[in-house]
Amino acid sequence: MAIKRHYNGNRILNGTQQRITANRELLLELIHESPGHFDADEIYRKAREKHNTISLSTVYRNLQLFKKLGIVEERHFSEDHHHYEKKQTGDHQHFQCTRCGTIIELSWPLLEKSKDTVSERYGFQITRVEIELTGLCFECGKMREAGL
Amino acid sequence: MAIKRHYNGNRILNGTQQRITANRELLLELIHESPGHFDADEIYRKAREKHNTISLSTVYRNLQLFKKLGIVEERHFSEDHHHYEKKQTGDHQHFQCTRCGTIIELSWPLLEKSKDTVSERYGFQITRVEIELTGLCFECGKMREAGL
DNA sequence: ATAAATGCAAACCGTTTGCAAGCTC
DNA sequence: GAGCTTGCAAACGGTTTGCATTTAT
Repeated sequence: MAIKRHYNGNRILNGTQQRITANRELLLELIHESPGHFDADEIYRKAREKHNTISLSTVYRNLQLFKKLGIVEERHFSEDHHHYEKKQTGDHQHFQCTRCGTIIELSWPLLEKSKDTVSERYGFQITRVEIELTGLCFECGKMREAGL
Repeated sequence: MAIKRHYNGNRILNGTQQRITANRELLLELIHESPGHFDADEIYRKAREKHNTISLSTVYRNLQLFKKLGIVEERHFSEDHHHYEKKQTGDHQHFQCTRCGTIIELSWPLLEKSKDTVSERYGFQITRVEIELTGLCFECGKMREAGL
């Protein structure tokens, strides 16, 4: 019942034996549609809506595969389950509001300059910088001031 | 068999009904002895060495309590279980080596200036900044160069 | 005496895994 | 046919919880 497809000529990773299946195509599509972070269950639920036979273990197995292939990254926030996001090109900075929970991506000023200083000072080779800000967003700040 | 003590006058939190017990005193002591991050099991094992009747659930329950009281904070690294650390006064920055796993605390240059810029630009009230660097530490960088 | 704290074992829940069946090439 | 992929159900492992007992006030 799954759509029959012609999969050759389109391997996920050159030189490996991984195949592009309908499940994988769907998962990749859902991941690319996801604006920010997502978790396994979210992807699973969305996948079920479109392709009602996929199983949760397939989602997990493929997320692991995608992680290994560098397509997604695992991130660890305050909750008790894994979160993923599309692999960022390099550094990554966001702000999370403690009141409404919104996550806003941003760019950290003076990042390159600070990185250089740290590399030099400590002798590190820095491959990735994660900056996570916490506080009140503009709207919630206003609400707070208004006593709401 | 646990040491009998006079616990009054030393409440964890004034005005609550929480009691200071031998278990709690021991746990707090172990936490304050811990240099950096720790997890529940680590604390449990250390506690067992000194006070051989404490149970893992007591450790968990107290870590939750300490979290609520603001004594420790939960942090989420790449592993699958919770990590804790003593509550930091404010911001927190560290570097983790992808090769040897060492975590090195550091201070991020131009932090205040960058924070001010972000606050202004986005209208955020920033209460906490977490910066997590990943890469190779000095020693591992050397090893890498040497082809080891 | 009363309410909080504890140990134990069982429950929980997100994630992983073994296995047999189904696909892709 | 060989080997990768999948669904299912069972296993796993860290964390939480119910309950009867102990302890602090």
